[in-house]
Amino acid sequence: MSRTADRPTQEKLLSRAVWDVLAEQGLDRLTIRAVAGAAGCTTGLVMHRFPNRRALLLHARHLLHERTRQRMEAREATATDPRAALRAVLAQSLAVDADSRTHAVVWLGFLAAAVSDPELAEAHRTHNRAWRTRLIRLVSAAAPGWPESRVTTTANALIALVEGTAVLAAADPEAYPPDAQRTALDATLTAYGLA
Amino acid sequence: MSRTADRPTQEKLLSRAVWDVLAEQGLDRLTIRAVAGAAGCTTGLVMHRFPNRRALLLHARHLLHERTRQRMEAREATATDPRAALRAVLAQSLAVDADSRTHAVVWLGFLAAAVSDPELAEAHRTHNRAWRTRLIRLVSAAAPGWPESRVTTTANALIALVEGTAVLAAADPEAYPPDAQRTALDATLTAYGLA
DNA sequence: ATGTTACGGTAACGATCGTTACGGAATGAT
DNA sequence: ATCATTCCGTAACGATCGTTACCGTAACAT
Repeated sequence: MSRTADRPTQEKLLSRAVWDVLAEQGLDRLTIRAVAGAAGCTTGLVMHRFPNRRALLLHARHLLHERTRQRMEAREATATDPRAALRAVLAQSLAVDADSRTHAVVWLGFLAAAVSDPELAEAHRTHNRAWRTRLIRLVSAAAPGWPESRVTTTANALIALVEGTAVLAAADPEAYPPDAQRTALDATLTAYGLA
Repeated sequence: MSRTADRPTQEKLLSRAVWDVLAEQGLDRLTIRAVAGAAGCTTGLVMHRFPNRRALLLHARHLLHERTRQRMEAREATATDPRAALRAVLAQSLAVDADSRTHAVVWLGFLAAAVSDPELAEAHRTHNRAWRTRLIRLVSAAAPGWPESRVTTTANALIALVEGTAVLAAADPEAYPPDAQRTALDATLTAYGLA
C-alpha cells in the first residue's frame, strides 16, 4: 500500500507539520509548500492527503478542538471538588508554558480568520457555545443556589477573562508572565466568591 | 500641486478605504488593489501616498491607535467620579455597536498578525502597556488605599475581561449581545467592589 | 517474473500580489 | 504661451501560491 511509512505515522507527521507552521508562521502562511517543507516531504504527499488547502485549514481547526478537549479532560480528572474543577478548566485556557502559548496563538489566528470566513466562524461558534454551556454547568455546581442569570453572567465574564488573558499573554509574554495570569484568575474567582 | 482634489481630502479618503478593507476583508486582504478599489481610484494614487504595502499596514495600525485614543478621551470627558471614569474607559473597549465592533475586529486582526511580525508586536506592546498604566491609575483612583499589587492584578483582570469580551463578541455577535457584555463588566466591577 | 495499482515526486499553468517603469495630463512659473 | 514639474493612471515583471497533470516507482497478486 505505502512506499516507506505506514499511514498513521504519516498522518501524525503531517498533523505535527501543520501545527508547527500554524504556530510559527500564522494562518495565512499555512501553505501547501510550507507544510510539505515542515514535514520533510514534497507537495505531492500533502496534496494526496488533503484535496485542497481548505481541507488543510479545517484539519488544523479540528486539531485545535481536539487538543483543547484533551487538555480539558486531563484537567477535570484531577479535580476533587466543584470549585477546583472550575478553576482547573479555566486555568487550562491560560498561556503559561510553551504548549499553552502555542495553543493560544493558534486559537487567536483562527478567531481572527473567522470574522471573514463563514465556515471558520461557524466552527468557532459551535465550540465556543459548547464551552460556555460546560462552564455554566461548572459555575452552577460551584455556586449552588445562584439564580440562572447570575450564573450565566459569571460564566461569560470568566470565559472572557481567561481568553483575553491568553491572547494578551500570547502577544506580549513578558508583560503577562504565568504568575500574573494565574493571580488575575484567582483574584477574580475570589471576588466572585468562587475561590 | 494636485490634479483634482486637495491632499487632506485624499488622505481622509484613503484612510477610510484602508479602514473599510481592514474591517470587511481582514489584514491579509489589505492589498494595494483592494484599497484602491475601496477608494475608487487606481493603484497609482495609493502607491504615490505610501511607498510600499508595509507603510500601508503601519498607517492602519496608527489609525487604530488614533481612533482608540479619540474614543477614550471622549469617554473620560463625561465621567464625574473616578469609578464612573473607570467604567467608561473599560466599556469603551466593548463591541456594542457597528463602530466598536469594527474596532474590535481590526484590533483582533493586528493582534493575530503581531505574533509573527516583530514591528507590529512592538506597536502592540507599546500601546497595550500604556493602556495598562492608564488603567492602573484609574483603578488606584477608584479604590484608594489598595496595595499596589492588588491594583495591578485588578487592572490586569479588567483589561483581559473587556478585551476578551470584545473579541468574542466580534466573532459571535449573537452570543454576546451588548447587554450581556455590559452586564459582565458591571458584575465584575461589583464583585471587585468598584461599582 | 510480470502486470497492476496505488503512492508520491516533478513540473507546469493560471491567478494574485508587490513593485517598478513609463507615459499622459494638469498646474504653476517665467 | 511655453516649459518644467508634479501627479496619477497604465502596464508589465517577478514572485508566490493553489491546483492539476504527468510520470516514475514500489508493493502486491498471479
